[in-house]
Amino acid sequence: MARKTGSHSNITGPLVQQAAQLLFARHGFAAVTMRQIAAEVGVQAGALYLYTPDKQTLLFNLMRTHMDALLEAWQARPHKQAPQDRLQDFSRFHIGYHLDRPDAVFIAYMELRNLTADNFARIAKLRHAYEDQLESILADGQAAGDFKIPDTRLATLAIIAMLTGVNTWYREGGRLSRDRVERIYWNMVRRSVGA
Amino acid sequence: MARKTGSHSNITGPLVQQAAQLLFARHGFAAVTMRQIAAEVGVQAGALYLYTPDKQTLLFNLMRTHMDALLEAWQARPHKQAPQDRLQDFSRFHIGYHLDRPDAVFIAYMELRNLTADNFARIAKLRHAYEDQLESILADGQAAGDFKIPDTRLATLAIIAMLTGVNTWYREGGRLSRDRVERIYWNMVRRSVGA
DNA sequence: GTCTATAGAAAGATAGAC
DNA sequence: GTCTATCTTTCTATAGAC
Repeated sequence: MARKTGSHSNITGPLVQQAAQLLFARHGFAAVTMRQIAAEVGVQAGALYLYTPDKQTLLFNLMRTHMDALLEAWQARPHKQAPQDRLQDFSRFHIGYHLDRPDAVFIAYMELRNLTADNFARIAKLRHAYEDQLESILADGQAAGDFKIPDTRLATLAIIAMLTGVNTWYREGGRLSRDRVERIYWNMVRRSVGA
Repeated sequence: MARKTGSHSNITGPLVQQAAQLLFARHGFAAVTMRQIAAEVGVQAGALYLYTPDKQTLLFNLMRTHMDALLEAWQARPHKQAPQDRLQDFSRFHIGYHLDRPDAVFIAYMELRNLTADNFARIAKLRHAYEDQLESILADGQAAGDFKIPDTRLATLAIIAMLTGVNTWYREGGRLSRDRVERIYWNMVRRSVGA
């Protein structure tokens, strides 16, 4: 009531990102139209261009925001010392964080090929930085004699693929609790590196 | 020269499938136009409709053909007896078969959401049948006391996700040979199930 | 900040000549 | 079997009223 003219910039902007994230995850970037996004937000198509210069930038910002937040969330956690503890932390963190954000995760994995070359390079760099977090744990554990890994880079990619795979089938309220899923995966990870 | 009028039905048909597979894998189903496919084949857009009723059927047939061939290829192999040998066979077969067909695999994983509900159900059924092949190996090994698996269904999905992940990074002529990759992955799989 | 209206391009699919 | 031509729809993005 005391609010000025119709200024919703701080509200509508995030709503646009939210709507785009939902629709891109459900139907794919190329299949979603600006009109669908506008309808989801409750504005007209033209109004979207107040919040993004174009559709490509909308996609890129979703992916960059997600990858930045992922890295930051991992690095903000208290660091353990023993490689085995760090590996357990990473495994459970990865599953939990990804299960909490299925849409953002899905987009980050599926829509890479719809980025321009420049934008792709920037996202790939962020992804690599995250993979390096796990790889350094494996390398430290290998050096300490805790793990038996023939190739740390390959093991890194194998473990991340396995953990991320949870998102393709896990449903809240399903047969297995989240904690149980995390524990089973952690045990598979642990055994797979010979710990 | 001795050939009749301009009848290329047997040649052009497969070429259309091939071109669609290449372009769908590279740019995504929704982003590829019928005109692009036609250009790749070397015909006009209208001519494509001699070989497919519509774009959706083109996608569905690619996925169905791939899944059928995958199942058949696995079942055509000689069956070993011991669960551990069967698991090794499956692991190496899965990696090798998938690395040989990166485009078909990519489409089968990425374009599920672009199928109509009916078509999706049919592909999901084929995928499930393939997963069941691995799950029965794990169940047999568990029953025989060879493996230690808390949940065979979960282990099935985790292993398939890990193995399929190879396709996202492996490049022919890269740092690791195919045989070495297969062996390393097999060892991780073996250890992850406690064998 | 949001709307209506529209420019301009391109899509999927079809018709009919050859 | 392939072509050209085209129907009809829909798209991204912009312009200008309010």
